[in-house]
Amino acid sequence: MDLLTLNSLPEELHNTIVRHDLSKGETLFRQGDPASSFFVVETGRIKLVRYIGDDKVVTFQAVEPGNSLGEIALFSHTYPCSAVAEVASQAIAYPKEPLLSAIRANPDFAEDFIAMLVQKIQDLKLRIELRDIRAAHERLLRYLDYLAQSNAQNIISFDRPLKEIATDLGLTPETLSRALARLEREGKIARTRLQITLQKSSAA
Amino acid sequence: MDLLTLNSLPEELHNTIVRHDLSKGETLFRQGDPASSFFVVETGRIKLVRYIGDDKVVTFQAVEPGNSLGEIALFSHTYPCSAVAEVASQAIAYPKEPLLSAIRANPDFAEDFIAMLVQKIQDLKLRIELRDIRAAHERLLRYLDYLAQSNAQNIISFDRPLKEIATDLGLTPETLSRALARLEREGKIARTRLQITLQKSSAA
DNA sequence: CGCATAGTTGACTACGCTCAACCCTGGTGG
DNA sequence: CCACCAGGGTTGAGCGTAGTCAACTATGCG
Repeated sequence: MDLLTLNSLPEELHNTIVRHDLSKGETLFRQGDPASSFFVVETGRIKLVRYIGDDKVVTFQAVEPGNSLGEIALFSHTYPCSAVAEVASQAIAYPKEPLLSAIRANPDFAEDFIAMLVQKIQDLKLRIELRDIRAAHERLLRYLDYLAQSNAQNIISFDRPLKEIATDLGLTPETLSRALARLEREGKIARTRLQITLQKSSAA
Repeated sequence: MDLLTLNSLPEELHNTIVRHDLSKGETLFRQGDPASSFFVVETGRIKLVRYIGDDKVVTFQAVEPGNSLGEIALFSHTYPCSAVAEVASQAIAYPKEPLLSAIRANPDFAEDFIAMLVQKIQDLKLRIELRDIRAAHERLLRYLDYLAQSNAQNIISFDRPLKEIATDLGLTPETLSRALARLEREGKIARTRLQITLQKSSAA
């Protein structure tokens, strides 16, 4: 999940990577651009958007620091979506050819890279699982459960506005607000500001 | 996406794989089981289900022939979900250790394996994109567009009941039926049985 | 010729979205 | 120190649409 922590990152890659500084709203790459690099977000938040039909836009989950985007670049000629910085962000570009060579030359790195991809698959599956829960309060509870168990504690502190949590969850801010209120009313959570305490772990 | 077509499959793996024959409803592995193998579905259809809380069940997309499941096994001690055959199915198990060794020893195979994982990530993203379209008829149309362009033709023939298409799309059969009727009424598609013709490509 | 299952259609319900008003907080300037 | 303002957050009213339940039709198989 986090390429930055890979201890097997081959030295020869260090010379090939390029650091990108993006201001808010700036585009890292555009849908249809030639796919040249794989990226890892260092700071900020970069969202992936796809244009379908004439004017429809779909935003995937934004990519947070430590996570990657554009892995498709390794095996495709063009990017299937655009990447736009939601806030000022920094990203590291790993050009395709040197990266592939490094993977071929270095089994440890290959294994770590595969592990990262597998982790990403798990993350995406989790997201799909969440979206399949229709009731807002249940979806939220499941999301909180997940956050709690990845932090191994019952307290969750959000570091960004609820607005954005809402879009992550595929809900409107109003619905999220009501869902939070409902969980609180039902005694499932307690909260103070952006800090939430799970009252009873309903995790499996 | 399709490990079976990998031309780089190392010979030494051939001796380690195990073929599983599953009758309808039989379980390939259970949530929490020690993760021992990665699987590729040969025939049939295997669904992944996760039990959350006490009794809630979430079904991911069922895995079709040529696709893989349990890639998490390579880097985890247990399976995070169960795999159940929806219909009589065959799957090939690739035990973890030999598979990892083969990846390390064989760069071509490693690259193909990575390509498959990346393809899987794309598939999952597409699924998320679909789920973010709320209106049933629009979601369906987008799904049909996608199928059409991967077949490079405007005619789509379903090889399985609409019921299952519906759950794939995250809809009930009734809603899917109405969505199909609506698209037909609006002249966006024509249909005869399980064959559907897109009238106007709204693909980007 | 039934029987089982898939598909369709209708009536009703439920819940999330939309729009709008209001509250509350934090920052700025008089 | 307080008045004001902007933004996020909350709450309310109304609407639309997908889900649910149920009835009915169509299809395929014994």
